[in-house]
Amino acid sequence: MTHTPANLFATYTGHIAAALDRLEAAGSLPGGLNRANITCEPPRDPAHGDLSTNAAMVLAKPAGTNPRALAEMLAVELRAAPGVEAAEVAGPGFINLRLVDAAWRDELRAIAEAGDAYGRSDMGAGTTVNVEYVSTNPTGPIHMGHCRGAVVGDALASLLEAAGHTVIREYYVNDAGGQVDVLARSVHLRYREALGEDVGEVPEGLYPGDYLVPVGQALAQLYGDRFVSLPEAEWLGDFRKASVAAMMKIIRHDLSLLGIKHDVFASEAELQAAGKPDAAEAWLRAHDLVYDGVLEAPKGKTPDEDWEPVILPLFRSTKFGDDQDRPIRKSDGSWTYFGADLAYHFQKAQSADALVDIWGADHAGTVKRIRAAVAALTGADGHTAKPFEIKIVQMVQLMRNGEPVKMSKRSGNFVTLADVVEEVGKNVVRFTMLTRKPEAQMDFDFAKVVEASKDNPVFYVQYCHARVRSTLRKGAVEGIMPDVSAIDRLETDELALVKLAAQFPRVVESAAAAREPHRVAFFLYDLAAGFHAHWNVGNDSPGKRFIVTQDRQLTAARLFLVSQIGQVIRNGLAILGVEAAEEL
RNA sequence: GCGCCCGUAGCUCAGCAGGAUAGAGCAUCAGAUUCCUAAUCUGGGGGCCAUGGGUUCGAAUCCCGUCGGGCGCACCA
Repeated sequence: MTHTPANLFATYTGHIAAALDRLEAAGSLPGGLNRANITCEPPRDPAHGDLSTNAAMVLAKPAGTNPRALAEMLAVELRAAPGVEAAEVAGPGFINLRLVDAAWRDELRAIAEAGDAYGRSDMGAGTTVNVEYVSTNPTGPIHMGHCRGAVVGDALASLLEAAGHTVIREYYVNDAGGQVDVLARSVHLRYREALGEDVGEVPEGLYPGDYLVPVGQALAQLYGDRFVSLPEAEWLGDFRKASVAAMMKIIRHDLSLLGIKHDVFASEAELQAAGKPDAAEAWLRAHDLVYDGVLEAPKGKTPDEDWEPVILPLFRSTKFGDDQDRPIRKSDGSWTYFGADLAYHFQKAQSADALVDIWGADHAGTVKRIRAAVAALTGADGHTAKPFEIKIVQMVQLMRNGEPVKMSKRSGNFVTLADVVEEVGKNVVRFTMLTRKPEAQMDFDFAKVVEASKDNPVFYVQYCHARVRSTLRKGAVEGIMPDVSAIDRLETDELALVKLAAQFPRVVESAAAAREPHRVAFFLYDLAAGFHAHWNVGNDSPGKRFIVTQDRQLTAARLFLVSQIGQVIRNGLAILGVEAAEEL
């Protein structure tokens, strides 16, 4: 296991706990109080100090005292904690701590010692999390509607790794359903076309996309004309397999453009061939969680006229909070999507300590049933159910000239991920998707994004890193290298940058716990802003520039600071999967 | 009709598991480059945090209602 550096905020949370222990031992505070809501955070206004705790306000009521009085007692204890220069009670009962400069110099050293590992945490304790994301149907290239889930899932996976989890990145390939028949027929058409037949317009109901042309050509090369006039049953199976393989190749390529690589591609067809859904059904029937029953009529606004009650095997998802029980097989005996999906999630649950699924909002309606299934399958017989979270990523509304674009693979009308990445680059796409919380809808106007890509905040952060590198290059030209032994020369305004950077480990932990990678992106933006601001101080005051050739020792100290700011930017960008630029 | 998500500056969005005077970018106005990259910085204007109640020391944040927007409500995937 890699060495995880100490986290300053965790350290002081510990000091606060110790101070409370001493108050308890002295009889000034009742024992057994719930400390779960105590925080140790930087105050919003830096003038208030370096760290702030709400401990007195949280504990005052259960302790039967008032917040200010408790805060005063606690402040006395905290003044004795290492590195604390001042502890003041403020407002309704906050305790603001100011640390000695030496504490921040220590943190600066800690960044350098940890290097690429700075910000990593052992919070996850090595537990395995399976993150399933993308999982688009293998019927064509990835389009922009799927891009957001792909980026968010990938960044979340990296974030969880940084927070000390072992992560499995998984893609569920829906290669068993009826849409693959449609795909295979569409490819068969292209196959006949490749053999010289004039197929005319692609008929309604088949995929019209050009990306199927080469697939048909390849099959023509492989098979010659032997499947041209044979009945569908003779070729459908082979064509399904070949088409899915071709589509997955395209999809993997599209994902690679974004730097996304999955560890596991789980095939629905293989899952079914291995009898997993049958086993799940048998087990669920044995536990009276599947029964043969009548499906309720659809509840939509327009009730279907040709609705007929049928008896199907139903999973008792209502026992777990769903609105109605859900069929796991169709009337022809084949598996519903849900029937196979439940077996898939059960299988996946064996591979990890916790599961996270990233889904598009269009599938939000099925969250309850699959949650119910995982709870049923993993939580029975006295086991506690496997932790399972579904993160819903809201739709990206594609716009063109201010008009919404209706996208579908059937119509062939869609903006592909590859087009966008080619136009604005992987870094812009990724950062754009990561600078908003995933559960809010967003519009994505292709033209606007291309036009505004120069204003993208990703460049602001990358420029910060580029400035760091150019400063170090310039220093090297002057023959001055970063030197840790000189950092006593750093002054308060320079240590302020360390204070900013020192929040990174805390940001990683809280972002991982909340499964919100976008917090890392916003932190990097703030850190870059601090750096840019300090840089410009040097415009008015040449003595504040990082490189002051008359004072080589001071310059060495400042270059050390600069290089560590670059380190933190780099570590953060690595989590987001965005490249740190050497120059812009 | 039901379920889930969202509503914060003119626009795009943050707001760190309830904290102190609600913040950025874009746009707008006024400034800063003989200087390590101005793809930057400094300052101004701009807010009933959709709305009405509730919970408590304290609410943009939690609960309930209303309004507005999105997604879904199949034996599809």
